This record gives sequence, structure tokens and C-alpha cells, in this order.
Amino acid sequence: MMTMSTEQYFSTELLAWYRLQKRDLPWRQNRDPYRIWVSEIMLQQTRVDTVIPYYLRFMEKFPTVRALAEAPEEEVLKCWEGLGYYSRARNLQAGARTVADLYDGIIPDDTASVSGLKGVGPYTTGAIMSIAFNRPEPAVDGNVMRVLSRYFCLEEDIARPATRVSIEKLAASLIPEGEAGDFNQALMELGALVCTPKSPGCLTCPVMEHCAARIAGRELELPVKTKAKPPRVELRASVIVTGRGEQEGKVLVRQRPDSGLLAGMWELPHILLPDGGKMWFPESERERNSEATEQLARLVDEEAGVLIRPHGIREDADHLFSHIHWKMRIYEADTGKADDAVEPLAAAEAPAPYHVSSPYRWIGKEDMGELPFPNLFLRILNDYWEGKRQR
DNA sequence: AAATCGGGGAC
DNA sequence: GTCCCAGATTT
Repeated sequence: MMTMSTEQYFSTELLAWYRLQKRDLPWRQNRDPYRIWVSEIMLQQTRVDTVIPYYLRFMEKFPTVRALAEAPEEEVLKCWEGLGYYSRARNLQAGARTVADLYDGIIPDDTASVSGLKGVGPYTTGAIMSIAFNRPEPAVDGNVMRVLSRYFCLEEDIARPATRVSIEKLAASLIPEGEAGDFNQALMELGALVCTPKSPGCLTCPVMEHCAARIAGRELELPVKTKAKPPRVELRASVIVTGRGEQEGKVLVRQRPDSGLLAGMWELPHILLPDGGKMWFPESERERNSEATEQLARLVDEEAGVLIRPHGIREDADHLFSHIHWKMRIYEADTGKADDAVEPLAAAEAPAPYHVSSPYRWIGKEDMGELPFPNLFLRILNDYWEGKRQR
């Protein structure tokens, strides 16, 4: 028998293992490039179990490229609500519109064209080309970098962009003839099910015999990855404004700008406060509260033309992003009326009452289903509608 | 090369 | 608490 290289052994054994062990996932029902595309975008930095319910709802609502291309952006974001990295949804729809307009609604079997779609980077290009079209392109994600770092005992820092490039070349060289789709998925499946970050299951690994890291007893040291910086702390003040009269029982919300953090999503109005030691309770909590509520009142007056009277603290909430840690205090406020005995705060020029410029809206509980909210505000508002008392 | 983009599951 | 997940884009 001909001797087999460790590379040939790896690809052959991995592929055989995958065909026996692969999970039955919704996007593996067929090779429809659109279904593969949507799944790969959703799976970016997101676990399979988290994606599945979103994927099923999304495919039901937007079953084809054209359905997605023709939908209002707000509906797409609403379908993405809670999944995070919302630019993925906006880019995906932009890509769908490109395919609808330029490629007659058919995703082209062409690497350069697929790579040119918004939100489709090196990994997703390889995933779509290999899984949907069986083209021999590498698809290197975190799983693949971990698996190959261990099997070949590579010590390059996988946090460095250059490392992904070099591992792509290695991964491409390992693709068996005519088996790109299954091989790439097999690499990722092994990383997800066996060659896991914490306690890899070397005893059940199909390629353990020739795994360099395991042989060297170094599987727990690899891959090498520099640690991320801790998120910066931001102190924020937000407000639930409850309406009166025309707006009885409604709450004032606003839409975020169409770029940057949580782009296009809806939220409660809030402001960034100066550091102040990043604590809500220095000696002078009262001054801090009055300064925050005054600024909020000024903001809501100027941006929405609504006069408010803050009357208490609803809750404090922490929300963690990858790079920012929001420490937010949520106040409660009423809307002032012209004939009120109590003078509302920020009663400056007294603009037209209840006039709300476009990024602001009064909404009731029944409107929550219309607008996309990030998780923090979704939770706060749902608690509010359920009548939960805070503090 | 580094920062910016969410949220949650596993430990 | 930590790590990191079927990463892409911007600076």
C-alpha cells in the first residue's frame, strides 16, 4: 500500500467522520445558495443553537432573494432583533438587492462576484462557493484556525489578520478533489463538536493519531491568541417618558442613526454623562441625578419638542457590548402641560406640544412588534408594558 | 494592525 | 468573572 502523508490522512479521515457525524441543520436540507448565504451571515460570531430559530423565521418571511430585496429594511431588522451585529442584516439585504438587480435574482457561481456582495468577506465567500457550488475555496473561521493550529502545531497568533491568510493557504491545500463543500464543513464541524476551545475531545477525534499538538501534549496551549482589551465604561442616563392626553399610555422612543452602533435600531432617549469616576453614587447622588435629568429634559425638548417632568428613577441597568460597557440609569418622566401648576423642566421656548420630529415616536405596547429594538431596550420596555414596578 | 460592530452560552 | 462563537468593515 502506498504511504499516505499526514495531510492526506487528515483530509480522508475527517471527511469520513463528517459523513457519519454531521448534524442535521436547517441550512443543510439542500444547496440553495440563498439559504447557504443567509445561514453563513447569521452564523458570523454566533452559535448554531442561537441561529436556528432566527434562521427558520427569516427564511419563512424572506424565502427568496427577491423577497428579501423587496422588503422594507425595518422588517428585516425586526427579524434580526436580538441577534446582534445588526449591520449584518442591512448588508445582507443590500447584497440581496445587488443580486436581484445585477444577477437576475440568481447568486452567481463566481468567486469574485460573491466576494463583492456587501457583508461577504473572505470566510463567507469561501463558505458560499464551497458549500453551495462545491468550488475549492478555503473557508477559514475560528473553528478552522483552532483545528489546524492544533493538528499542525502552529504557533502563529490567530488574532493577527496575517495568520488567517496563511491558514487559508494551508486549508486550501488540504481540500480533497471535488469535495470542497463537505471538507470545509467537516473542518468546522470538528471544531464545534470535538476540537473545542476548552476541553478538546481528543479521545473521540478522527485525526488524533497524527495531531501534532496532541502528540506534543500541547492541545490546551493552542491556538495562541492575544487577549482582547476590556470594554470601556460609559455612564449613561435614559428616560421613559409617559404621554398624556393624545399620547396616554404611550412612551417616547427614537431611532438611532443609520451608521455606527446599533444602526437603525430604536431605543429610549439617552445621553452620555461625563465620567465622574464611573459611579452612580459618589457622595452627591442628588446633584448627579438633577444634572442628568436636566440634560435629558433639554435633549427631549430640543430633539422631540416634548416638555418633560422627571419624577423618579426606574432602574439601573448594565449592558455589555464587545467594546463598551454601558452603565445606564433609567429615569421616569411625565409630559408637562401648558396649564400645569408645576413648571416643567426645560420650558424654554415652548414649541408645539406633542410635535415629534421624525426620529422620535410615541408608541404603545401594541407597537413593539413594528419597530426593532436592541435587547437592552427591548427588556426595559417589555418590563414596563407588563406593569413591573422597579425599585 | 487596531478598532468597531451584539449577544449569549459554556465554564 | 472569562472566553469565544461558521467575521466584516472601517480607520
